[in-house]
Amino acid sequence: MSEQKILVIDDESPIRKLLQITLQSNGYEVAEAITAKDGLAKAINQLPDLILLDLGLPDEDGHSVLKKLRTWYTNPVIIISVQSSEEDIVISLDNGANDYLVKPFRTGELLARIRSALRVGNISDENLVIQFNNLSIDLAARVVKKNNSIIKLTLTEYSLLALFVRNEGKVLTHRYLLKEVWGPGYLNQTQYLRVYIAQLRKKIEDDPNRPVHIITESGVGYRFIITE
Amino acid sequence: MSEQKILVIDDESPIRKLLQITLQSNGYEVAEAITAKDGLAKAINQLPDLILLDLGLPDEDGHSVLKKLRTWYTNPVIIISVQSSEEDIVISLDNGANDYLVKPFRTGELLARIRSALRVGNISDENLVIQFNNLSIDLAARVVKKNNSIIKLTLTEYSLLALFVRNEGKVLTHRYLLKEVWGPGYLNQTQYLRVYIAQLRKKIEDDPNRPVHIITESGVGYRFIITE
DNA sequence: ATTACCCATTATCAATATGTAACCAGCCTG
DNA sequence: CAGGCTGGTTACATATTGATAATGGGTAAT
Repeated sequence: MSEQKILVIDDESPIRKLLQITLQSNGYEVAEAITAKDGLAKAINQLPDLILLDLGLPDEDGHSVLKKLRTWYTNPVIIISVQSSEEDIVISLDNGANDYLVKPFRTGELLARIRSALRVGNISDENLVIQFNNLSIDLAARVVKKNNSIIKLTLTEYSLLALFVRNEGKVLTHRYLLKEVWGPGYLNQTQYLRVYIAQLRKKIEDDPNRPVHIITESGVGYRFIITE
Repeated sequence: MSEQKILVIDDESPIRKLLQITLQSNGYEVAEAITAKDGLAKAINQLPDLILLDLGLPDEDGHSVLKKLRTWYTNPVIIISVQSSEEDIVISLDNGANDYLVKPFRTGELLARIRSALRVGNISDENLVIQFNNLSIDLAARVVKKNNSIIKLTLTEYSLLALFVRNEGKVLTHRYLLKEVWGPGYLNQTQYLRVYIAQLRKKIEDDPNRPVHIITESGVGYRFIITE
């Protein structure tokens, strides 16, 4: 998933600074606007995933800004305001705000409320899938496919393969592989490796007798190669 | 639109009375539950449009109740709690609560936040019906059909199935499934899992001895597959 | 009070993964 | 060619993990 963009519309410079730092350090892209007019323009041009709107803008009443936004903007809008009166809260929510936070707010809570608002409508994020030749490996889902059908790998086989994939192109020594998959107490059980390398090759190579992905580096270890 | 139903789960009698009167006089139908267990049961039977959940229930931790609800319940959940700590708020929102109000609350604000939550919830209430083979699963309505006749699933079975459907294709580890469905205290009760997987298979697979949807990943967990 | 049902729990049997060893095949070196 | 490396293959006992049926406690509906 690419970075999500949040538009901050607030005339108080310290608040904007705080929000910018907080949001950016949490992986959001931040756009800023100081006035209502600027805010509405930036909302149109940049189509942010979420808008943080201060009710107390200098050039226009916040409620009016929210109503204008809601004529076309469907993503979440969270109000941030010094006003804690019930009237302001009720009006804002009924005008289509998704949430209302009173300044000063706790940044942890703000971030949680942003996550909550963004969650709605967000389906599942795609996993990183490595694909090459007739193989596809989805590390997050723990799924390996060959010619589009799922291959069953045992725990040990999968650990080995995942190690290889994450270190594609590098030579992995016997000792390293044994330490990572079996643990530090198995450093000289190279025999285990031979057995499991053979099983992996049987499952993922087209011709296990002439492997193109899991290459033997005699006397050293093995290397995993992604051929295009 | 017909009357919308709200389920109040709270053990304090005065609060329930207050909420009942307030909500009913604003056109909502109200159901009540005093304990976590009762609340979960009523949520299943009545499928309310929104749930108001008190975190401080006598029989079970509120965060745990919310997580159990969220394994299958997709409508808005608003937390009402005397706890105002940032930690409780952040955990609740990240567990899928739509909003968090601190007791004592202002009824006007509560009503506005309910309207807001219902508005958003209805927008995102898209086609959550998954259909494949001779099965159809409607997550929102909590209905599972096989060959067009409704299958009865227990709470636990449905939680499991809903988890699988939302993570189709991925391997779900034993630990993850146990944590989500039974809670973090059951992480090594893998035998529960086996029992319930068997029951689910009996109900949804054509041939439970040769499952095609719920696939065992030996030593790791299970995977749910939608076959076309 | 009776019934039905869900759930947690246990016992038992079956399937699968793992560690291990025996054996085989090149390959280098003398 | 013999002998010692290194790596590959196969088979199998054991240990681990999984499937299934059955039990009893608890609870809600009738």
